[in-house]
Amino acid sequence: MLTKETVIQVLEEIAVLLELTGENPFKSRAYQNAARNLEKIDTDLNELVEKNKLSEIEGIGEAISKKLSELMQTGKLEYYEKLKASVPPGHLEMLRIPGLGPKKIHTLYEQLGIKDVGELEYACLENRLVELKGFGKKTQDNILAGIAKFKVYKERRLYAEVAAEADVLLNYLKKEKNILSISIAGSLRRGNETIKDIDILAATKNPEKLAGHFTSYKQMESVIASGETKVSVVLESGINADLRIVTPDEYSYALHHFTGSKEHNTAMRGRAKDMGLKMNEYGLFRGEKNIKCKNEEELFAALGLQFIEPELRENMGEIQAAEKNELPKLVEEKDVRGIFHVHTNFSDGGESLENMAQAAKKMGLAYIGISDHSRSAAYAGGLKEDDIKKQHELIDELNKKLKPFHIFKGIESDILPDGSLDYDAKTLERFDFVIAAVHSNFNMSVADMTARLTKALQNKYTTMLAHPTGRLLLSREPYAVNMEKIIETAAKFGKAIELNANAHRLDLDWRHCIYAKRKGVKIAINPDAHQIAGLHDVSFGIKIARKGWLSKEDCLNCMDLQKIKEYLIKKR
DNA sequence: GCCGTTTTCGGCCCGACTGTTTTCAGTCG
Repeated sequence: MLTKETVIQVLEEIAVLLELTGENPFKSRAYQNAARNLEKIDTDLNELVEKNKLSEIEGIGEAISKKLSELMQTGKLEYYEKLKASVPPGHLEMLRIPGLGPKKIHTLYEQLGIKDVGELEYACLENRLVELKGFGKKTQDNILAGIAKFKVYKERRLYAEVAAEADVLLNYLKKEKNILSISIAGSLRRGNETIKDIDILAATKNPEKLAGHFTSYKQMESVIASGETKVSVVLESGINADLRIVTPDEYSYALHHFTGSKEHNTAMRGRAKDMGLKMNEYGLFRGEKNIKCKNEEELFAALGLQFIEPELRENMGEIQAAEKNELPKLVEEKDVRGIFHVHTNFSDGGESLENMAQAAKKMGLAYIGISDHSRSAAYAGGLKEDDIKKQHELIDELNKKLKPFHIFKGIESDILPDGSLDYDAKTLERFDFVIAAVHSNFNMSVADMTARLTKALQNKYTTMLAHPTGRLLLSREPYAVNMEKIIETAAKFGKAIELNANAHRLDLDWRHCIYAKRKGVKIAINPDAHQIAGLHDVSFGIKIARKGWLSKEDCLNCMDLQKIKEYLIKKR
């Protein structure tokens, strides 16, 4: 049985393949539209196929409905298979190189026969791109720089993707009866924004049996190594997964060791040494004698330290703070009271305002802050004055209906190149909160971009600054900006900064959260949700907030409804 | 490929930026 997700994936891939074949771009968009509209419906697809009602879905007409029927009924789609066969597989990867789009890839294929990134790099080094029409020296240089970045990105993946995969694997491993303890370790346990591989640690008295259980995992590509203490495999998704197997007595020390980071471990070993101890993955020793620690808490205690949460183990001062018993109580998911930065189908969101609000209410939240795009974001269907009026009337109505749940009226206002906000003061005044965000003109100098953002922060209507560096993890570099200066400006004018919780952004970077906390700047953990599912991205933001040393007191959306109402009024 | 309709084919989001060109194509958000 095919899931809706699989069907959507096929449609999206067809859209990309069509672009690469040089088809009419609108045809490609039609498939994208169909995929997006499928995401929105909750009717059972099989039922729709049986009753021949697929084409009742918006964006699905005769052709796509026929293809979906074939896919659902046979599990295969001939059109898709043929299309895939007509495009070199390497072209999909080439699309990830910044500055390379379908047209250029097509030209490179036609003129130079380039099929993948490797061939492309070679052709650049041979200076062969400069000859092509529409290309030149600059283009070739940019592509080479893009390839260098691509190689780095390729080795890593987003936390969200790896975490989901690791969860499934961990649940499978737990079925082995001889396991006494098991945990995710490594950068995944520390909650880093991008991850190279999955590290799992387990304690058992029967290593052979556990290793065998692991290598029988179905969603696996190949086994790299399989011994009594370490098994390495490549999963079907291409992610590497290592299982470390230790004895029950070694578990606490090994868990700490394999959680890292390397820098944290080095500092910890140094501390142990200063205390006349020796520390490694097998134990904590005074001379030959192992100091018994049942768990990590006891291990830290043996070194005179408060327990250090895994997210903090980056050697950024956590050991010194733990020594003085000064570690913060880190924010948790259950501390969240509401959610800001939510889009609806008034602009580029995929869901109605009411459905988004209902979903947030169902999550047990007390409030939601709606912020669709402002008028300058034409590509995202930014709100015109008339739309704002309509939206506000709807919110007033819903606020009566959903009481005591509350919807705040907001806007994600573009920060124009000169640092001013979209809309005039009279319009801005009508919102409960304003999220200021950069969506265009990324390529400014550090000085100009910093001036642009600080000006936006000084605007009396700005409540918070969204995704402050504009980065997209593993695909777009942050724009050049002096973040310390931005944080200082936010502190001075009493503005909040967003920690965008979308797995692709996680921006503000956690390293800067620490500085923001020190300066007393409130952080809003915002999902930037465009769908109901997106509301749950807040959990990724929480993980990063914890890495950034934040407590619930530091987070804007951990305030209860009464407090946040007062806060927003005071900031007006 | 979908949609709406001026029921048979044209419009589909659009503006900025970059690097090519010398008026524009491709990419991006």
